[in-house]
Amino acid sequence: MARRSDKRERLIAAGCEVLYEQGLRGTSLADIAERAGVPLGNVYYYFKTKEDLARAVIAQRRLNIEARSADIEATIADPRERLREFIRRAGEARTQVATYGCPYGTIAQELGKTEGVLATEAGDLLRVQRDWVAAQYEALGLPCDEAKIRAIELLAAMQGTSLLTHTFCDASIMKREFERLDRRIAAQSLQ
Amino acid sequence: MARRSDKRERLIAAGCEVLYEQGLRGTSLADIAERAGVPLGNVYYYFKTKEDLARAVIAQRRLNIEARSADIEATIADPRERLREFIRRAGEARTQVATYGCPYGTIAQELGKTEGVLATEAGDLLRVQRDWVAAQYEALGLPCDEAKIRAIELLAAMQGTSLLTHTFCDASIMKREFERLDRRIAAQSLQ
DNA sequence: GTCTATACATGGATAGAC
DNA sequence: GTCTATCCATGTATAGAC
Repeated sequence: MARRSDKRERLIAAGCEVLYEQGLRGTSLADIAERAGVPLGNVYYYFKTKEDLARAVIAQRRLNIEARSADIEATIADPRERLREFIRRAGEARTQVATYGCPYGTIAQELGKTEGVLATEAGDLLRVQRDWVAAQYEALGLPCDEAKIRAIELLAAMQGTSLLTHTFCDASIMKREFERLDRRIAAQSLQ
Repeated sequence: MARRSDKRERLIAAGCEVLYEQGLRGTSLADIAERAGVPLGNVYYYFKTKEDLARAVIAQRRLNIEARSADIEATIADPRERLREFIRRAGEARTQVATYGCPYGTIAQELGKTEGVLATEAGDLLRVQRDWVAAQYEALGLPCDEAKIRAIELLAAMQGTSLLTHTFCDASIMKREFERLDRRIAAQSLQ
């Protein structure tokens, strides 16, 4: 119970990186242990199984997403400006995205194919973003249904752009398209 | 040389299915052999390695894409109507997409992360579609650069929608968004 | 709590009989 | 050309000393 070391945290942080870079099926526990500077056998003191570690990594990613949303909410009052900031921040990762894809979309896609249990939790990474975006559209006066539709439309544009940015290894695609999305939000009339 | 059986074709067809359903890393050669009704050891008579078989599967997918484009070109003369037909046909797969994702986007994403050699060939599945769509926009009078940008914008919307359709296991997302894309193309003025 | 050594399962690939 | 048996590497997981 009383743990003095930070190995668990290091393993999760290393897992975040390596799972993002190589996917779940493409990474061994030895990969993660090595990146974290922890001997392989010791991993099992902190996590019962590989799936367990993956779950912790996904939970951490989710915390990051929620922290970002909370930060935007705390610093920006206007829902429209919040959405623009959301797009702007996501767009900053374009170099990474060109190399490894979107950290949320790629894991949701990989785990959605086969991993029944993890699929839901990985999918939640996109679900919480959809819900947050929809909440901003609602705050702008759209009815609930319509807000949700617009949220999906925006996220789809972001995810699809990330996928092509990754596939074509070209960060300029993401720069251009995210700027377009930003302008669209800024100009959009919401009847 | 003179082969009487169709085992090679059966292996490729089975590979198309299983790789789509489970991803490359999630499928063993035994899975493919079983689906094709071929004993495991016999696979190696037709394909030197697993990567070799994967390459043949990707090449087959590419042929399918090119056949579809050729068919649309042969039956529809107006570039705008060709794009609408392209969207309509892709949208027909929405039930499958809800279960396994886009057959082209998911493989490009998975292989793009780590498989250096296969990554390019999988990426070509999206590249040829981008080029074909761009050619239609050019035929509509757009300059080459602008046509390419519009093509990426359209494919990004399709891919992102497919990803969310898959993640949320909800084919109605794809139905609604693809109809929206179709309407947008139909109405779009191209100055 | 930590780490080495190792058990055990899976899966790619090959040998060699037919 | 076909198929069985098997080799061997990798990777998850555990045993047990410290």
